[in-house]
Amino acid sequence: MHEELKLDNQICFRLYSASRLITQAYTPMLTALGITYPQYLVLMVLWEKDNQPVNDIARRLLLETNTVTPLVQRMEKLGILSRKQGDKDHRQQIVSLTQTGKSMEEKAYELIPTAMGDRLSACPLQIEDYQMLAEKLDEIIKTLKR
Amino acid sequence: MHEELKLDNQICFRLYSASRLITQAYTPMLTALGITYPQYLVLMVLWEKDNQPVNDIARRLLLETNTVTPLVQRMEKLGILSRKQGDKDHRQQIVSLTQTGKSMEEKAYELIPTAMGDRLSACPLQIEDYQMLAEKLDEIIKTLKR
DNA sequence: ATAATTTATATCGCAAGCGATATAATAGAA
DNA sequence: TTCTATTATATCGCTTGCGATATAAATTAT
Repeated sequence: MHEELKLDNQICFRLYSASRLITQAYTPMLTALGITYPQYLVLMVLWEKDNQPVNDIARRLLLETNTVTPLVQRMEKLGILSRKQGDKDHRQQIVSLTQTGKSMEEKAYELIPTAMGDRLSACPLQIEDYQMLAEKLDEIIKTLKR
Repeated sequence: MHEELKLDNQICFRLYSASRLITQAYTPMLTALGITYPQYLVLMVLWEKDNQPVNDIARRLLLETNTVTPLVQRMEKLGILSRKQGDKDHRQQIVSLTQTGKSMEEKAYELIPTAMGDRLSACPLQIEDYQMLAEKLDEIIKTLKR
């Protein structure tokens, strides 16, 4: 048995598990809003800056456009956002929040931070721990992205 | 704009991105072995302890059995493992490695650790950083699991 | 300007994940 | 023992995520 191949020695398995578990922790609040976690990510991108082409959203989320295109199509069907062809570049589809999509920001703000705080209150990590975690994860992301 | 809803302040988005990027980094080696990343996780579980019921594999990977069942069915079709009904408990399906599945451990050992080392060599994190990362992630996982 | 290349979306196919539900086998209660 | 509840798998339906490919628009090269 090679030590390197033990599950408990894999940083990747920890990331994979932690990511899935945190997504699961978000699910009840997101279900109340009628969206999924990746849809919530798209909303966060658009709340920061509305009217972005599919490509910019994909780059921001480190996703491929063949993931984001169907994602925003589903969100359009839900009435959360709209798409229209770009003026300068006709290849682009500019994604814009509808009034519904915009109004979801306040609801998310009321629901999510407190609920996630409660959910993680049993976790012994301190602010500095999350800060450190964020820094290390950013290094890994920077190294592997593109 | 609420600070709490900014993408850059989300630990969950970092976990989600880092997890996907690391999985992507594994992909070339796993493709050479003819498997996917979740299939590799199942193999690691079985290399540590062969002949386990679906349920034990699922619990070890923090996955639901409705994810693991189709996963091992696909791996059975690939000739990597076999399934047979449990002796004591007839509801169980005991999953066992075939010779092919067992022999993949050496190939994985030759391919993966060095390649991943190379891939992460550009990352400025030290052994202690990964150690710390692992501890913090374990706390998050422990808090959120079940 | 015309041709070749690149870029922005989109579509297709397949493997995960997971909620909901079904089924058979086991365990526990009356 | 017989009825009920729990447990182990499995199936279904839907959303992701992504490699491969297609198409149209824009850019670059000749």
